[in-house]
Amino acid sequence: MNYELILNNIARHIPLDKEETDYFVSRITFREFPKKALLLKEGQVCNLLSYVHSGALRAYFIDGSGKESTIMFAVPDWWVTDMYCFLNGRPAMMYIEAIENSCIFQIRKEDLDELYIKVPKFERYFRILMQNAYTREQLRVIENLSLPAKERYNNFLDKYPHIARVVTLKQIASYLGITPEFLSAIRKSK
Amino acid sequence: MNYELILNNIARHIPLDKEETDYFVSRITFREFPKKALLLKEGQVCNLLSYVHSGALRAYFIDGSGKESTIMFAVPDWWVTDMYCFLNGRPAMMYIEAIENSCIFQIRKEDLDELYIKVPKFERYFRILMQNAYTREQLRVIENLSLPAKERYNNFLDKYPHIARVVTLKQIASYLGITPEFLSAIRKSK
DNA sequence: CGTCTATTTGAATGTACTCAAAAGCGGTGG
DNA sequence: CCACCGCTTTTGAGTACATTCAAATAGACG
Repeated sequence: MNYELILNNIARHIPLDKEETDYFVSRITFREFPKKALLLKEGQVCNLLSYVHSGALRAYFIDGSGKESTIMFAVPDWWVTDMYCFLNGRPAMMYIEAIENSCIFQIRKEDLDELYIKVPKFERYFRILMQNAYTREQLRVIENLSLPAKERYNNFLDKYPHIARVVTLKQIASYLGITPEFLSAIRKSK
Repeated sequence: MNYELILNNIARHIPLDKEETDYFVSRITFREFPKKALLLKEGQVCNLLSYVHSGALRAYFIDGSGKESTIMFAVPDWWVTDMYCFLNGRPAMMYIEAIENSCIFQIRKEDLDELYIKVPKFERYFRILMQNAYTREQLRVIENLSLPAKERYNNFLDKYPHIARVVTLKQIASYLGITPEFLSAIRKSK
């Protein structure tokens, strides 16, 4: 198994010695998911935090009326889970699917909690991750509130060009909170 | 000074001994802000993280066309800052104002960074805070994407009844991402 | 090649905005 | 204590942004 990517990610934030590294590696498991596979389904227990080594995932939510909203795309070197349910031991509210064949590392909640105790440095690592996730979501809220769909689409293309290449327009539309038909109209008007 | 509220908040997540408590207390400063005072202005350096002991704050953003979007309201026992700029040492993108006479504790970024080193338990404390902030923002994104304004307004009233009592309708509208006129229409139609 | 899904097109509709103005409300000074 | 000022909230008409529904077209995959 190739741990280079994930260990480098960690090394950018905290230094780990050999023993700590080994312990961490012993707590994560590797899985491959073919395109279209579901990693998580609404209602399931969500006790896994996933790291994308390669491929791409999409987290989405289906509301009462059946409308799908994309919460996030996860590309290589990203962590993803239904964080609220993962942290609070609640049944998942969201779906997570592979939008490409994907190689994923996963850690279980109980192992993560133990990791915090055995190697407290990981508190810092995940604090930083959570800070980044928080500020990213906040920026997205601001964008959603203050920009019309067309500019949100342009921003999306600028910010995530690699994702835009991989996903369908329908999925982008559901990330932006508009219908595929309207996104199509936006694209035509450019 | 009355540190009970803030120390209790911390105690709910991590245990501190006397020495650690004293050190923390020595790093925070107390300030009062009268209603309408600005704690932070766009463009200013944002090197303070604020905790609301009493009163209420509002963080907002003004876009290119002059439109104001409320990012968050902070009521007693909440932490608030322009997190992105605080963490990255960038000039502030947002404004933070007191919407009531408010008592605030503040910690400077450098002191916080030192606190993490001297009392690593605070890594855990702020990790948990950041997790909660992240999942809250994510929930808000989902709501904004999937619900019409009327339901977002009802949710807001349910979730933050105490805030709804304190702020103007204009401020609520700007939190929901709609115009005051439209919020007024929504209210009439109830 | 045929089937399934993604994307586009267009018409009709609904949701939310702009602008202008009136009404309500709170504070302040005479 | 009243009159006035400034700001919030409401109202209404006209408009723009975004959706729904139905159907045509284009692409992807077995």
